[in-house]
Amino acid sequence: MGLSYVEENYLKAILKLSGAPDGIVSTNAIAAQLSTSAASVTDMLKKLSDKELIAYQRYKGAALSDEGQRIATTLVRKHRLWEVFLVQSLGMTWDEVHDIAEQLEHIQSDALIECLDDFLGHPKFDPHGDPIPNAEGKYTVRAQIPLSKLTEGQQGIVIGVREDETAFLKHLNEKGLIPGKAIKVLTNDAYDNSIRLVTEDRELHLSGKVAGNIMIKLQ
Amino acid sequence: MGLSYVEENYLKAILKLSGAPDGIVSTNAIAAQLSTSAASVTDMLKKLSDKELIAYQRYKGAALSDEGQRIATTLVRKHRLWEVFLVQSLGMTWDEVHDIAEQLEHIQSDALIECLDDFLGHPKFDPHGDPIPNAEGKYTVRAQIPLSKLTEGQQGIVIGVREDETAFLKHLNEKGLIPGKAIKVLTNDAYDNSIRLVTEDRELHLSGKVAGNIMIKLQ
DNA sequence: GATTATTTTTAGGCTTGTCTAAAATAAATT
DNA sequence: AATTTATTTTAGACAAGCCTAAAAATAATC
Repeated sequence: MGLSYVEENYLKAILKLSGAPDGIVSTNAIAAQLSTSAASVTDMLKKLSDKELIAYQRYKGAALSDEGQRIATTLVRKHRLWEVFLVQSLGMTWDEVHDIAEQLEHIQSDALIECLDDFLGHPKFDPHGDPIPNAEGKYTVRAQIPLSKLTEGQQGIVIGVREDETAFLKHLNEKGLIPGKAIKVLTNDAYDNSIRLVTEDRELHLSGKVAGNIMIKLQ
Repeated sequence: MGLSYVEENYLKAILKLSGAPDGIVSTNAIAAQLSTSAASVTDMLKKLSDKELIAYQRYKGAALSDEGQRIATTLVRKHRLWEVFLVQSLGMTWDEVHDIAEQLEHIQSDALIECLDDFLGHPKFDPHGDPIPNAEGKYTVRAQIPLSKLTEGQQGIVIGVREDETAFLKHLNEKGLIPGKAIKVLTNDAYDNSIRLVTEDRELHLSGKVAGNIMIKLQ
């Protein structure tokens, strides 16, 4: 009945990559996302297609079916709820929770996840600022803009990051740029989008690349 | 480096079965415990022996090495801490948490388990009354006696069960025999050890088999 | 002590998920 | 349009963990 750990990870990867309007994802994109070979991906796409979790045509890529989308969204919900728990209840830092949540999201128990959601008070966003789907798969989108788009004098609050890689989060932690932090832009270099900004306790200089990955809610 | 889910389950099974003074466990006993075939067990015993997690001789059974014992005890620690969390924090019932903890115990993160232990306030016993090993593998033994050994007029507190099977726990739940419950024995049948007892809110009759699986702290 | 019964191991095979190398298809370039 | 390049699939193989059936070792019984 249930899916394997590996099958679940494929569905989650396809959901993450399905940005195009038709939601079609290429074999190579999935292989890169999961650090595996294109041949392995082809094998799994056939299997997921047999189970009607994706629509798949040889050489044409794959897209999630309604059921595949539902399962993948549930995984995202579980992942983000666990992240809230790890940070909010256990006091872990946002840069160390991703890999643990990656394991916890595969725990099989509907009752568990609903009890956890109750315990946490039905949070709408995870510690990285990403929205948490509810039990029906719906979620709130929050008005946010990359830091690199802000201009001189604009103020806002850090609400999350675009890519939650551990190394990157650690880097931000060291600079004190954690969710909830208020910032004000001093300069935005027109050439490379590097940013100078101030927070309550320091002044920072960020490369355009880093600034592009930090999401801000304007104030 | 780390062990697989399956390897971990074998170590835990061997620890659970290693009651004899030499700690030697037979192939068939492990097969029964894990509901698998003796042939599969033999394969795995060779593998665990190569990794020096058990001492194993053909036809002679297996015993945990120091390292094997350490790993298995850590699994027990994780399992029982998660059970405390599920019951105490999430409000689940003691009969529904075993299967979930069986999954959670395999989550790989030393930091996580220490944070969880802190969060829970370093509990010494799980919801079934079993002791929780500390980070060094030591645990408190609690003076306890099976209900079937109590005689007329003796009083005590339910502190746990010997076998934590879901069906059995559900049965006890229905009778209100949960940990912390005070009981007083009315009669203990000399022939079959069936017990009549009273709690604050009712009178119960238990078979010798059921009574032998309920552990009591005398008062 | 010889024979039967039980336990354990070996042999061979299956499934899942992975890989590399080669073949097939699609896309891009001239 | 023909050819080159990139992508994707097929073919064949491997490791982990499981199985059944048969053989080997140990234990129990006569």
